[in-house]
Amino acid sequence: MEQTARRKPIVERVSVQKSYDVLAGQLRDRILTGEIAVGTRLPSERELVELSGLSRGSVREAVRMLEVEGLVQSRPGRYGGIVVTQPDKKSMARFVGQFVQSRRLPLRMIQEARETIEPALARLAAENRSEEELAQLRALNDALGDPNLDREAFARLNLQWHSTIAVASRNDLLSALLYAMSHGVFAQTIDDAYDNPEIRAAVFRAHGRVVEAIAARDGAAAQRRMERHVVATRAMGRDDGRSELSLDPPGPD
Amino acid sequence: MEQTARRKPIVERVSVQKSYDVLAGQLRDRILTGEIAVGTRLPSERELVELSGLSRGSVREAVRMLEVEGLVQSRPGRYGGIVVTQPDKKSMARFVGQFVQSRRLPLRMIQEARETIEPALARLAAENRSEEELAQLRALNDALGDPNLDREAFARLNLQWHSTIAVASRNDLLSALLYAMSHGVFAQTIDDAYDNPEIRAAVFRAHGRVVEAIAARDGAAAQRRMERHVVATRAMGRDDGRSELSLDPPGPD
DNA sequence: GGTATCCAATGGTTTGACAATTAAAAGCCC
DNA sequence: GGGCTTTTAATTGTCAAACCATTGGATACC
Repeated sequence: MEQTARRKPIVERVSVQKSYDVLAGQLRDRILTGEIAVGTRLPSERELVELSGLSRGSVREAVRMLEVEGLVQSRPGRYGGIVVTQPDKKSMARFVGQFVQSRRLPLRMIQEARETIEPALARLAAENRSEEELAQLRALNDALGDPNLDREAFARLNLQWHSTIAVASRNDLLSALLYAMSHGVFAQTIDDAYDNPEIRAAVFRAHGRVVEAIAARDGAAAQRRMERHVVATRAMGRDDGRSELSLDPPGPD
Repeated sequence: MEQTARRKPIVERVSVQKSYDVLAGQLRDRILTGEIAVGTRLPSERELVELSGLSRGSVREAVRMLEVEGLVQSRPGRYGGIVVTQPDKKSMARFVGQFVQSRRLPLRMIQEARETIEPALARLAAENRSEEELAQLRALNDALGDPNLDREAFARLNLQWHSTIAVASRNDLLSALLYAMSHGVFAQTIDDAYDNPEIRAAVFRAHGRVVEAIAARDGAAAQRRMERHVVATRAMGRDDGRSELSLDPPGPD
């Protein structure tokens, strides 16, 4: 076999660096390394023009890139400007949603992802939850047991319960991914009718079992029970899994 | 309780739509719905200027946004232009990497995510693999058993094995997420020395057990064994988990 | 003290020009 | 005809200089 077989070619594909790309790269690096802290105001566009030696157009294109990446936010007006931000779970959801939508990934794949991630979050929540979070989970599910809830209130409480588990897991990455599965993917899903008391009762009981395991810090049980819940929920005509999606997130952020 | 308690406010926050944002939104919609097919050439910047009535600068900012989102690619030159693309796993990896890096998420969280996703992929692979993929997995692991491999070759084959499992899972979303965990996150990881024959042998055996389960279409076993493998691999000083990271992807794409 | 107005700094947008890049097409030599 | 060099046209890249729109503090007024 030749030495050159399946080796890196002599030269990488030469790609001319566009000026806006270079500037965006510089700023991105200094933001990601933390050299420029979140909340900091970057120099104004006109100052960046001076500092970089580029034209305003190029500077603006660089800023636009960083803005799409969720690394800065820019607002007009005096005391406006370009401030450094962190990409949040919503931008993650947007991105994942576009990935799924543009590739026409079937719902099955998103369901599988959710059925993978959410039980893992339950396990981690069992291992890491605080007493406050445990109490909150119990309170939320208690509220969920009220048969007089209207449909929207039920869905909101349900979503808050799942969201609390994500927080308690102490894993922001998996939490953000779950959020993306739940929110970023179904743009135009029909808000299908589901208000079956039996289903509600089943959800209530399933949540209760998961909370028990979390209370006992039994990660394996929490994971197992959550998986059964999520899978069952899908089998019941996607009520739980889909009706959440047209809702707003529970709290701020 | 008042009717207005915790309800949506009367007006949403009014945010003035910037012109480039509107144009980007229009194009994004028509790309995501498939109205504009992947591979299609969009009108040139100057044509977009005419069509939209905006200035060239605004048009360029819109295009820049879509480019960052991975929805288009633009190249200069005659027969260049703006062509519609699909966001790929690399752009997913970039985005997730920035999310992790900008938030200073500890390595622990990425590891947990990997230990969640990869076993799930093994389970799905067991359920969905083709005969060819099974053969490929066997061949790759056989090659991995060769004690004369240099370090880089071992790592490359190892990576290909994991990658083949991802393909066999038939879940492009989870596959892309695993890829992001493996590639998007560790920018400046040291290529730590690991060339321990014992570790290699352990990896070889663990892979073998996973492949057996996949051959038997035993999803639960595949998942369990893969989880043990991934966790063990981390415990061994992250050899397996990290040394992959400085490598290139195995094949095209 | 409250209200209305002003004002200055910022991003948003336009216009028009020229440079750089690219790959096909044409020309040229043998 | 075959293999080069050169030309050429369409495209993005870049610059410059204005002016508009937005924002929220500062100021003036009552």
